[in-house]
Amino acid sequence: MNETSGTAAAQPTERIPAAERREQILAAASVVFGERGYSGATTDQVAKVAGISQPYVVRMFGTKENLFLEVLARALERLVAGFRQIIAEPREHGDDEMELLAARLGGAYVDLIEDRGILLSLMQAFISGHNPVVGAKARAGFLEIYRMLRDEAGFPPDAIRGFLADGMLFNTLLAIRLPDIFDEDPDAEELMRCTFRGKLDLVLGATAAEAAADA
Amino acid sequence: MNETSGTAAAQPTERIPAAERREQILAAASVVFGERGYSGATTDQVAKVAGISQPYVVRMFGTKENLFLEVLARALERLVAGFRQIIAEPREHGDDEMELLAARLGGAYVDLIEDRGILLSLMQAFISGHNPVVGAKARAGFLEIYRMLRDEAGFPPDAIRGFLADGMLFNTLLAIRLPDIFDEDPDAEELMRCTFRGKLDLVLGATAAEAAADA
DNA sequence: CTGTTTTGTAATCATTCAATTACAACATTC
DNA sequence: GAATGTTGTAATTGAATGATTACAAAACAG
Repeated sequence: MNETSGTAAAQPTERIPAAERREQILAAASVVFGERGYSGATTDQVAKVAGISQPYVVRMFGTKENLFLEVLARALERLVAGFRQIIAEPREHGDDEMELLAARLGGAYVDLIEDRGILLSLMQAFISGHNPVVGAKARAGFLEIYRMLRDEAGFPPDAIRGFLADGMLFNTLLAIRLPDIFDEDPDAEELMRCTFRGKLDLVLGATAAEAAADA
Repeated sequence: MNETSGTAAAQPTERIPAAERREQILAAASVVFGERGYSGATTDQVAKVAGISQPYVVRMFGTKENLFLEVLARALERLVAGFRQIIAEPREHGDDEMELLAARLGGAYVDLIEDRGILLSLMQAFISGHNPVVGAKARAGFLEIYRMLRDEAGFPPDAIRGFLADGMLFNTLLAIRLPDIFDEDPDAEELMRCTFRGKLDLVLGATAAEAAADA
């Protein structure tokens, strides 16, 4: 027993450097925004998940909108950085060079959106086209990825379209939680299998791990 | 002058049969939910767009959630009915039979999601996987489309994946309003062109028409 | 014409929630 | 060991909003 006197009462919130606390809040916010959407999420829910008080969340980021923008920016950064790293990796030349690169990028993308916070923050941004600030970030982010595939990866137009389209279908099937009904409807698994193909084990592994963590 | 005594005051809201009023409210709700999202939309905004009072909206549908579910159900109905009709149409057999059918279905889909209310209601549903009611409708709807493509259209797995993936990319690019920045960033148009190809004029026509209507 | 149903609103309530204020405890510096 | 800065919360506030209530006017039935 090293601080509270006896009962396991909620410990009086450790003092933690602001920079670190900031990261905790962003992690919490990613989860909460992902689950409830921008408008549906409350600063209080974020605070509870982060284990601190609601006013602290607000003071750290000024407004709820700023907090969301920061979450979104982080997600985009991780996506762009991940892609750029893979593109920069040395690769042997050959007929299937592009296919192989696309497969690697696809794998990295699935890895990323296994994090539901990231997946749903991105999708939240997509449907916020009407919001001047969020919408602009979404458009800019999408175009940055496009340019990366075109200029750095050297993909031809059809490969770009195919890659982006597959990504958006991944997004959707994971967002609607299709794996949740695998045992109610075998078509659900069939659709997932036909969509993710080799990557399916990757997805299902993560889903199973999440379920285990929840329990 | 046929009803108000003199000034052009807001006319005292015509009496209209409930069934018809219901349709007006649903149309208004589709727009508002599409713009602001489920949580972001208010029953008052819907009421204003529909030209009636807020309590009437609530009384007609019981709750805001019911209203959204009805909007979503309508969107899914239109989508399913549209696809089924095209699949049922007689078509000449040949090597490119499937490609032609896919192109027709794709065109119908683009037609449908030009209605931003429908597009964004669907996307709202996609990111509501956590919500038991909305999430279930989204999963069921997606699987219905899948089965239709597999059983009624006779698409092989890869064609299904490609078709659905393209659709999800259409969704995203329209949702983020990529055409809005055509003159700021030429890559925006390039990406739209590489995604929609032949269908682009269709999309842009609608976008231009909307802009004209706004002005 | 009288009574009933349908279509509608004004007023208001109860909640929720982002944001503010005021304050306390801990840490650091000089 | 005071003074200053940092990390945190409790309490509150003001606005927004879904829902309810109570009422009014039009339409209609007999």
